[in-house]
Amino acid sequence: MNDRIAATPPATLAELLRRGNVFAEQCPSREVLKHVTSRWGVLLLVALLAGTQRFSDLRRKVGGISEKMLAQTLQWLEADGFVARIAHPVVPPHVEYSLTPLGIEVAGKVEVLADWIEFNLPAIMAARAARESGPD
Amino acid sequence: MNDRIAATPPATLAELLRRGNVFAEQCPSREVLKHVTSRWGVLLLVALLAGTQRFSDLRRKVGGISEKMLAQTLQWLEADGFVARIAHPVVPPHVEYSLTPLGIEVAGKVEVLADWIEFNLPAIMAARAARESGPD
DNA sequence: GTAAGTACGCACGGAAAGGTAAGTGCCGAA
DNA sequence: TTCGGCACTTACCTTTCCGTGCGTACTTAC
Repeated sequence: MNDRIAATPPATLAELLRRGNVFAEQCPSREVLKHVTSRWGVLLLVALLAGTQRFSDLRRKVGGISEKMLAQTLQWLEADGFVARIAHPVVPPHVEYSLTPLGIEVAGKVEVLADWIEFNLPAIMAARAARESGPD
Repeated sequence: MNDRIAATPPATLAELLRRGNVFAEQCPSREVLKHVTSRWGVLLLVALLAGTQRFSDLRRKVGGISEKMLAQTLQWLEADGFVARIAHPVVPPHVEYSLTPLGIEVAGKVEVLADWIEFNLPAIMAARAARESGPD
């Protein structure tokens, strides 16, 4: 039983290559995963679920992020096709960021994870405390 | 509409503190999130969904991970209460790692995310290619 | 006239992540 | 008898992350 990963069942090899396997180094899915699960990637995706926002809106909303990392992370996510960037060529720059359909999907998954952690924080902290005080 | 984050609705402040808010620096949920979404944390959690495994089993399964990072990441996850470590005091060391009930839950969420990325890799790569060749 | 805001890019530097190699103590296999 | 495996730990060093500060081109506000 339970060798779900080891035995990734007969799926035509071609299927395996097409689909991507996170357990294999070299697989581009590792890259995408890195962007999505990066410190600021998670926060930005969830923040963008609230709808289209401007650069400095995001900067204020996320709190703690530097302009450099905001720009860089947005570029990663844009390159992966998760974020759409619309620049209005006006005099004080005006750029709007939003999630693409693909981005809405990942952001959803990420939000579920983040929400779970937030909600279960008490239980996690309790487990940690129990370990520190007396695991016997 | 959609100011879901900005307006985290009236939840008694105490509730807010208890539950944790990823958008706030200083919140311990950031720490947990860091462990769970770390490069190897993701892989290990998903790998452990396959059941109890030994140190070197995990080392081989994940592939690319060094012993140092394997040990360290397992310690993080253990401290957060996601992984249970059982050491049999036998002559050649025998240690088994498995997910706790809490761990099974997070790992589930993480797996959903990883699976989504693997499955949608083609679409992501396509989006990337489109951007490179001719975004027009 | 000066300050502030907008959306970045660039360069510097410290901190952290993470790989490599070696050591540990004991055993079974070649 | 030397080698390799188990489950780590430690030291060292490279790579990457990421914050800080400065510059931009222009406008509105004071």
